[in-house]
Amino acid sequence: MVSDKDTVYGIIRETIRQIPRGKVSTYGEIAKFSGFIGRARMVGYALRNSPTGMKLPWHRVVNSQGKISFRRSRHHAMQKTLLVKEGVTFKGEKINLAKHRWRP
DNA sequence: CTGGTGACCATTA
DNA sequence: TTAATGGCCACCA
Repeated sequence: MVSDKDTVYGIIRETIRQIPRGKVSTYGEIAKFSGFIGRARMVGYALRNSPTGMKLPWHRVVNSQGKISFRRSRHHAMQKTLLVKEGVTFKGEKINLAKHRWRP
């Protein structure tokens, strides 16, 4: 069955799916582009609930500071690796958002 | 219902 | 630069 919330998460995932290779976006921006201003946390929640089979470019979503939102974990290391492999440049722990920020 | 938690954010100190 | 704070809201005990 399909509820309104499923739709909300679906829209968020659709937006994330549009992020091209080598580009990144932030939780707040994704929420905004999806029509949910101020609901950045919902983006994180939607991703957390998305199984790997969803094949979303989850690694292209970082926080507003250009940093990875995971604390020490495999995900943190993997995300950075995947991004670097796509050509995203890091300045220490931060991504150069001015250069890689994506907009729809 | 209440309170705690969280892949967040902007502001303030 | 890091921390604390208040705001946001779905989910869970």
